[in-house]
Amino acid sequence: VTADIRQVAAEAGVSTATVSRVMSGRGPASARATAAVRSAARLLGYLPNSSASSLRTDRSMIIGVVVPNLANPVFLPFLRTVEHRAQRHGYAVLVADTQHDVEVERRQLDRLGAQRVDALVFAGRPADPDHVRRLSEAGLPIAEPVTFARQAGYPFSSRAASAIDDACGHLATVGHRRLAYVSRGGSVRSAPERWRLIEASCRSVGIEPRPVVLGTGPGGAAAGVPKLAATLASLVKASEGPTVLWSNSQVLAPLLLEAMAVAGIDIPADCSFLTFGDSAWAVAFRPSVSVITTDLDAVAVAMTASILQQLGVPEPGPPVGLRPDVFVIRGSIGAAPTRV
Amino acid sequence: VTADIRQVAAEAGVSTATVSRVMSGRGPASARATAAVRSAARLLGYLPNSSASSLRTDRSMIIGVVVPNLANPVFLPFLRTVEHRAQRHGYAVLVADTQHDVEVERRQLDRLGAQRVDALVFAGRPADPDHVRRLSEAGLPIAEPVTFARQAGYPFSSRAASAIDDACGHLATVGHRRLAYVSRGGSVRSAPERWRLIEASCRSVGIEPRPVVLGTGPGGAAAGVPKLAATLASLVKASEGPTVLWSNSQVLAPLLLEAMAVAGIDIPADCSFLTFGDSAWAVAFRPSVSVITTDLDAVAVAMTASILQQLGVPEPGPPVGLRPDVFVIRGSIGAAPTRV
DNA sequence: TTGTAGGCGTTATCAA
DNA sequence: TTGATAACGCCTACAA
Repeated sequence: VTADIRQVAAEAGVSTATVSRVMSGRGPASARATAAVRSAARLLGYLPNSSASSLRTDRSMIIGVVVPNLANPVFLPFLRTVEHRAQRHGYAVLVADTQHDVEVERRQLDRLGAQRVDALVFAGRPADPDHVRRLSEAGLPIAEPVTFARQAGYPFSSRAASAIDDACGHLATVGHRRLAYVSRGGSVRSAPERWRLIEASCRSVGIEPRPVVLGTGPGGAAAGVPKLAATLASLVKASEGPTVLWSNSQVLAPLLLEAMAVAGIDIPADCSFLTFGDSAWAVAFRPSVSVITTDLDAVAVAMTASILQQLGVPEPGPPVGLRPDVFVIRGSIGAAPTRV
Repeated sequence: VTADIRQVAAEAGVSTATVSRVMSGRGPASARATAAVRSAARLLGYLPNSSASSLRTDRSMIIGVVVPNLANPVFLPFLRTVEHRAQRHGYAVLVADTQHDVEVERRQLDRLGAQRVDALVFAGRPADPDHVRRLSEAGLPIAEPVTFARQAGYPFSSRAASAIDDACGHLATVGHRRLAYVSRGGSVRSAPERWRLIEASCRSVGIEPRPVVLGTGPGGAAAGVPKLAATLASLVKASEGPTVLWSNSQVLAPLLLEAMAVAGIDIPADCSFLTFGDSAWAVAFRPSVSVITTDLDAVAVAMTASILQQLGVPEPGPPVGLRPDVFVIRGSIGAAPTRV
C-alpha cells in the first residue's frame, strides 16, 4: 500500500542509501539531494517502514508501558506522561494491562518482548518481580515505581510514612482512638506496606487500627451499596466502633461515602473520613474529603526521564525530585464523637 | 540478546522452516518435531522477533488507538476494552494522544503509519477527519465513533437526542424556564452537536437555553475556584438568571459543584444541576448528581469487534447493540425556585 | 558526497 | 512432513 525506499530513490533520482541518510538525518547529504528526497517522499507519502528499520538497527523505538489495571484512573496521568515524553523523542508507546494477574502479565511481557521494546515502564508494582528482575539483568532498561523510588533515595516506606504519620498524629490530636482501614480484596495484596505503616503509626499515637477487607466478587462493593451501608452502620455504630474510616483507594472512596450517606452516618460528626488519592471530586464533596496524595505524575516524569537517559536520549533540564506523599486536612476529619 | 530462530532450529535438530511452522501454528509439523521445537524454544527463551515477522508477512499485529486527550478519564474504559479484546487475539495496542491538536494528530498518525499498524481505533472524533478518511480509503481498517455509530444505525444525534429530550422535558415539567449550558473552551469545539441538540430541545419545551463558555487558560477553570464561584453566583442570583446548570463534561462537573458550594448556591433549592458523564462520585455526591450517561464501553466493544472482523479474526457471539444515551434523574434536580 | 551490496530474522514457495 | 532458499524494506560499511 505504501511507497518504499526504492520508489522514493527513483523519484528523487538518487540511491536508496541517500534516501535513508536524508530521512534519518544520519550521515552526509548535499542540500540538493536533501531537497529532492524530501519532495519525493512528500509526493509519494513515504513513511519509512519501522519493522524493517527495527530489524536492521535492533532498535524498535517502542516503549512498553505495563499497567496493573487499566480500569483504575490513577494510572492515567502516568500513562499520559510517559506517552508525551516518549513521543517527543520519537518513541511509540505500547500499553499492556496485566489485570493484576501473574499469568496475564507473563503473556503481556512475552508480547512486549516479541516486539523487542527498547524499554519497559511499570505504572505499578509488577505481579512477578523476579521475572522483571531477570529482564532487567538481561539488559532491558526498566523502570518500576518501588525500585525506582528506592534508587532515587525515596524508598516507598519513607515516601508514604511521613504523610501517614501526619495523618495519624492529627487524628490522635483531635481525639480519635479507634480507626478502620477499609480496602478491597485485590488491593490489599498490592499495597501491604501501607497497612503495616498505618498500623505502626496508629499504635505509636495511641490509636487502635483495624483492617476491614470488603469482599471482592463480580461487581465487587459497587454491586451492594445497601449491604455495604449495613456493614458500615453496624461497624461504626457499635459502642467500641471506629471513629474514623480510612479508605485504601481513590476508587473505593466514593462507594464508602455513598454507603455512609445511605446508612445515615454523618461526616464528620458520627465518623471522620480520609482516603488515599486526591481528585477534583474529593475537593468538591461536602464535607470535602481529606486525602493523602501521591504525586504520581512526578514519579512518571522521573521514571521516563531515567529511561530516556538509558536509551541515550538527551533529556535537558535538571533531574526531577520526587516529593513525598502529603496529608491534606479537609472537612471530612473532625473531632472524635463521644458515643453514648 | 535474545535467541533467534536458527539457534532454536539447531537446538531442536530441525530446520528454521520447521521452527517457524511450529511457532506460528501455520503449516504441517509432526508431533515429534513439534515437541522438539517447543522444548528448545522454552529452553532458550525464544520469542519470535515480530519486526522480522511483520516485515515478511506485512502484518504488524498492532492496533493503534488514538485518544484525543489522555488526561480525560472517559477514554479509559475505551482504551481498556480495546486492549483486552485486542490482546485476546494476539494484537498489541499502540496508544497515541493527540491532545486535541491537528498537528500533533498528524505526527501521531505518521508514527502509527510507520509502524504499519493493522488497524486504527479512534476513541474520540479525529481532529482532521479528511486525513482519516484518506487513510481509510487507502485500505486501513478504521473505527471512529461518529462514523461507526452512523453505520450501526445510531447517528450521534439520535443516540444522544432522546436522552437530551428526556432531560429537557423533565426540567420543564418541574418548572424550569432558563438553563445555562456550561463548557470549557476546548470542549465546545469537540461536541458542537450537543449544544445544538440541547438548544433545540429546550426551545421546544419552553426553556430558554444559554451557553456559558469558561476561559481556557493554563490551569483552566481549576485554577480559579473563587473566580468561578463569583461568576456562577452573579449568573445564578440575577433575577433573570438560569435555574439549572448543565455541565458539558464529567471533568468539569466537580469544579462547578465546588464553586457552587463556595458561592453558597444550594442544590437544588437555588439551582438544579446535571452533567454529561456518570461516575461513582456523581452518585456519592449529596445531593446525588443527575447525569446523561453514554455507554462508551459498549461503543468500544462494538468498534473493536468490527475492526477484528475486518482483520479476519472470528469474533464469536452476536453483534453488540449500541444503547442510546440515558438520562438519569437524581437528587440534584428539583423544582425550579421562585426568585424574589 | 554518493552508490553498491550484504544481511538483520522471519516466512512462503517449492522441491524432495 | 521436511528443508533449502529467496525475498520483505531498510541501514551501513566500504568503495568510488
